[in-house]
Amino acid sequence: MAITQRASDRAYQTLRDEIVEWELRPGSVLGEVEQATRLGVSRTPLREALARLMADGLVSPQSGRGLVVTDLSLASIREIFEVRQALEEQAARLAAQRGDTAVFQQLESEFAAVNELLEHDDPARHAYYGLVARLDGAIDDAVDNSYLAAALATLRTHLVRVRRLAVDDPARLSAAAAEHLLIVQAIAARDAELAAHATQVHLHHALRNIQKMANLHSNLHTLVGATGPAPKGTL
Amino acid sequence: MAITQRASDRAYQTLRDEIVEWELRPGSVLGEVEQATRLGVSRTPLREALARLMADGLVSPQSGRGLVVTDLSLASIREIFEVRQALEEQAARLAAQRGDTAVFQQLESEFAAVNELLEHDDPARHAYYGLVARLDGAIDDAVDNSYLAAALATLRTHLVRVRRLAVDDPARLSAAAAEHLLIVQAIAARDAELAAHATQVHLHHALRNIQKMANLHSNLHTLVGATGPAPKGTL
DNA sequence: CACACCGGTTCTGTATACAGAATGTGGATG
DNA sequence: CATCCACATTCTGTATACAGAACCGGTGTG
Repeated sequence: MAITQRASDRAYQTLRDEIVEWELRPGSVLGEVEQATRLGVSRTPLREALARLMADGLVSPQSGRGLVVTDLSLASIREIFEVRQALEEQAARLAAQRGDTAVFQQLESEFAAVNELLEHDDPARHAYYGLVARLDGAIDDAVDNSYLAAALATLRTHLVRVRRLAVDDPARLSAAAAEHLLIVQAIAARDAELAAHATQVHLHHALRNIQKMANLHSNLHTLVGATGPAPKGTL
Repeated sequence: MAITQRASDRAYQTLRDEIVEWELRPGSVLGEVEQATRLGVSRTPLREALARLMADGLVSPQSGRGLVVTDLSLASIREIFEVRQALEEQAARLAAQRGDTAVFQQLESEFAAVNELLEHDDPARHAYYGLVARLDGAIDDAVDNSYLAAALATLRTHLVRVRRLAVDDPARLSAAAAEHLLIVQAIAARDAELAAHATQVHLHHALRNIQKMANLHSNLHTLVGATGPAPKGTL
């Protein structure tokens, strides 16, 4: 809760949110002067923001001049999930070994009662995703590994982008909650291997659901390329 | 092979090398004007370089004003290896599934003959580490996952820093080469699970060797805190 | 003698000005 | 009519100037 946020931070967060929320679509060219005037900052802090976005992998340098918003194809989603499998399995395993049992028992009861959350007609599912975010935070705290936490943080940014692309249906959310419940139970019971395996199961289903929805839309091209400014990228 | 490198790139690479090579020691305060004048660039590109170093986790903001070179304690080395176990196991597994067999058979023969490399009295072991780097590159190419490659790249930066801290003894290098040989053989044979397990074995021994050497030096504090400008960090 | 306040100094954060390079367009020529 | 060259526009990369804030020293007072 910074009292006065720096202009570069504001520019970074704004651009990051706009990219993650698909307001800036893949292939959009981010000119420095253009974005600087739009966001009301000078070019210097804006360049710093763009550098951070590049480090996150949300924008990438176009041939020669200009940065463009990174593409997010089904293939890159698969790539993200391959990293996610590795990191979240390790995180779950370590959390089971090191976590505070009480914290995860509390989360366990909340995930057991998650159907009440899902019944409330909250189109964005804020309550549910908030609970998942608290689970992620609890795992990060339990693992106590800044390198792992940093890698997971950048990964989660991309995952929010994926989530905004393919909204989960209620049936999937209910199933996902059950999978999360098993993960939390395993961590609370300090069963590292079960936690690792349950995480793999969850990620398997999550990716399969995304691929299924992509097939429903024939392909992601039509889904994400429907409207908006001309995407000059490969997507 | 950029024809003309940008000043920010030169500043970044120089600072990164100096940190990795322990010329800039943990706790060193990096003032903007000081480093800018020293490297012969203006503050603007230097700030960009510092931002990238921060994203890499090589420097971190000190309380309020100033950036300091990140600490590298035995605990943080263990953290790095926890991430490395997750990412390199996954990389080895995927490389075994997707790799070009011929490429890894070639590397296999080179690792089988690695003792000749180690006999040459090259104190820095450039030939050996070059071979390992080529193995890493071959795995990256085979995996064909930009997110995983990016995560491994930042991790390897920290690992070079660790390597410069604790020079491997010949016995360890010979053993490590044998472990690498098994990994390459497994990938060439498309045995994903063996490649994953062999990677775990290698990382286990590598970390144990570092911990053993750290104990020999009583603790890392005395090892890295022996000379140089006053480290104001916790190390 | 200790603590607090105040001034000076230095640093970060931001804006702007300038130079070099690349791109795109228009016209001229084959 | 197509192609190539030249010019102009625009953008990135860099330097520098300026403002606000934080730290350090000294000094005064309790």
